[in-house]
Amino acid sequence: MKKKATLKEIANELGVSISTVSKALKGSPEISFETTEKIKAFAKLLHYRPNNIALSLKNRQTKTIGVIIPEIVHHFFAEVIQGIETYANEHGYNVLIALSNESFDKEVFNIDTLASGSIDGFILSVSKGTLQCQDFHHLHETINQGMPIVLFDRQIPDISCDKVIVDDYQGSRRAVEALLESGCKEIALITTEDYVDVGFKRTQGYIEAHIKKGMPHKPSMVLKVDDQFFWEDALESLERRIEALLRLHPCIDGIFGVNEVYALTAMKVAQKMGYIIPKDIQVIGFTDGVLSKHAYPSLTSIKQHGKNMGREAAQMLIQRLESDDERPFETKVLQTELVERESTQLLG
Amino acid sequence: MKKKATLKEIANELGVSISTVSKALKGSPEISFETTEKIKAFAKLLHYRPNNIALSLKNRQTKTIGVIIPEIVHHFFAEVIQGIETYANEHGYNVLIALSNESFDKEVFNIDTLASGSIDGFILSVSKGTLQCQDFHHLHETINQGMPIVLFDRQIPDISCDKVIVDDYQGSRRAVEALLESGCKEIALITTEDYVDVGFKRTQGYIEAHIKKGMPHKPSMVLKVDDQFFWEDALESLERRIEALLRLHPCIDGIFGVNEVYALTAMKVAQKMGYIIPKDIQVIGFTDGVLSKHAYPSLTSIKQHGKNMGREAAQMLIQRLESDDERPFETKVLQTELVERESTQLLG
DNA sequence: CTGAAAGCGCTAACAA
DNA sequence: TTGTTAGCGCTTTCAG
Repeated sequence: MKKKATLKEIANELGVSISTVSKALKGSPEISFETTEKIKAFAKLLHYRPNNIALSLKNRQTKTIGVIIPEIVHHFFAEVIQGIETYANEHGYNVLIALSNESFDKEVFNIDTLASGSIDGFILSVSKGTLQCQDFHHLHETINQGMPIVLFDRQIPDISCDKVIVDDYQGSRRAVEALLESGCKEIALITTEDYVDVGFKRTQGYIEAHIKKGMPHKPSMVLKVDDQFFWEDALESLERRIEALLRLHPCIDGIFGVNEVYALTAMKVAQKMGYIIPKDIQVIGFTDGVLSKHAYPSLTSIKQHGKNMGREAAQMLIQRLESDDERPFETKVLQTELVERESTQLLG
Repeated sequence: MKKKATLKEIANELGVSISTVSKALKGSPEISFETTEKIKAFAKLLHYRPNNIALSLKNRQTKTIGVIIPEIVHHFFAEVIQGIETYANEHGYNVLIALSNESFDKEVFNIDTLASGSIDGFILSVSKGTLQCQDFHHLHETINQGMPIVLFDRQIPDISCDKVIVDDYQGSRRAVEALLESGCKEIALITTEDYVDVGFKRTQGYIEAHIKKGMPHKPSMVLKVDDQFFWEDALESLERRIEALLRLHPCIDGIFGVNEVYALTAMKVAQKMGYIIPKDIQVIGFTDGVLSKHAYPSLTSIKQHGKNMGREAAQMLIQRLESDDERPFETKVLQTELVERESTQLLG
């Protein structure tokens, strides 16, 4: 590897001082036209590129914000990132992304690395690992150290920072109510274990919807899936469990999956078993992403507006970054939207 | 925003020198047990965190590698990133991701920002914007500046760096041959405009397969789609064009889509028109991702082994980073694999 | 065992 | 118009 050119080198070669070079390179009127030209030409020759790192050392800010997400394959996270990027770029900030892969250790590692100089603040969604071990010291440290954090999507208790979340509870209630209103009598729920906050809230919404409509809900129609559905054979096991559920309750005429994959898999299994969607069984998912759109039949779902979430998060962070007064921390709750597609006949 | 604690502050408060603090904090035997303990305790109190930025200024390396991808919603890119991460982490490197959103300007901006101090080298897949304007100055500059780049997936000519690509040509030929062998007579191709390198190569493979099997291929059965299929209504227009194609050629009994979305959309349209997959029409896609797996029927496809690609890329980059001798640049060509699912009956 | 000083690349206040 | 100098946070000789 060649080494990078520096101001010093240019200065030495040209027999001028470092500051002259610095000024010339940024077109300061202090420097004569001739010198400026000469320096610029030489710098180009050497492929000089200023070292921002040195700059941020001086400025004590980097104008970049760090985003840590649990998993990159989720369309939802991708959307959030787009939202963050758009807002951040508009406001002169760059965005750097790192992955925790749902692992606590990796989350800690990434935060440590980025927190120490590379960025001005974080936007993050905690990993499942962190949720499980309930260890939030890294977040507290970061905040104490004076680096603001905005949490999105997955929430954790007792942490003093801004948050932006989606109204999982009402979104889920809305979905189930729609199903009930369109005539479903027996709605299965496919959800996560309760330690995943959003799964828990969506489960609550399912239950509440039943209560509100005066319908009984059978716990045996709730399937709680443990985690990591996308890792290899986990998908098969999910399929088997759904199939078992459908066999156990042939009366099922509606399915609500708390995420795309759950809903989609359920739909697929049902189709394989001979059910016609949406005639025999109507299906709704949560998190509106590519899968829903491209499914056949396409999947009705509760859209989370990931981009908005990203925008909001970025806005909250940048605001905090650029003001000195310590405003109290806020929690923004975003509403969801029911996007109707082919897997339901809600108005039927 | 609170300001961050520094060695200097700790030193001042404790009435010792900066270097003592530095040494104590990293457990140097030079410092007495007592002092070390005292300093460590105080540092913790202040939530001290070393500033890596200052460190990399000294070391002139950051131990992190930058990845720039055109688009985050693609499962393939996500897989590549996982591959990169795994290998990089195993070798003591951190990974930072930035998005170009298929835009030339954003690609240039990101490269400039990261190249100037934040990272040691790049792994990147060029944006469509860059491919279109054919302006590669930013890459050349980066390389000249002494920062190694590994290009993956999308290729560009005349650039001196390591590359890792997938054998698009033979993968595509393989897919079409399989279709022909299983009895298809009229295979439609849904591909991109030719300026996208991989689209072009896959189109070539399609043609070659026909030639090799002594089958005629009709240019009218090739649908070249322009770009950005995932941006909102572009999907609808894609659907319309596929429908038109199928109506124009009722004889079509096989479809090869050069990416997941093309293949999937084709399958969906065909199903809507009453065709039974795979009985009436067999479908194969390229790039094996989540969509293929979750589709109904699930989609047979040419798997690209994104993780391997990531691993290879990371390996090439790190090797170059850690050796001084200038080895000639390599291009690794990865083979694809045909993953058979429900949308074909290749052995029928 | 502890400290002073130099230096990483850069900027900016100040001097010449 | 140009140069000198100090300093951003840190490590690392080298002295004390």
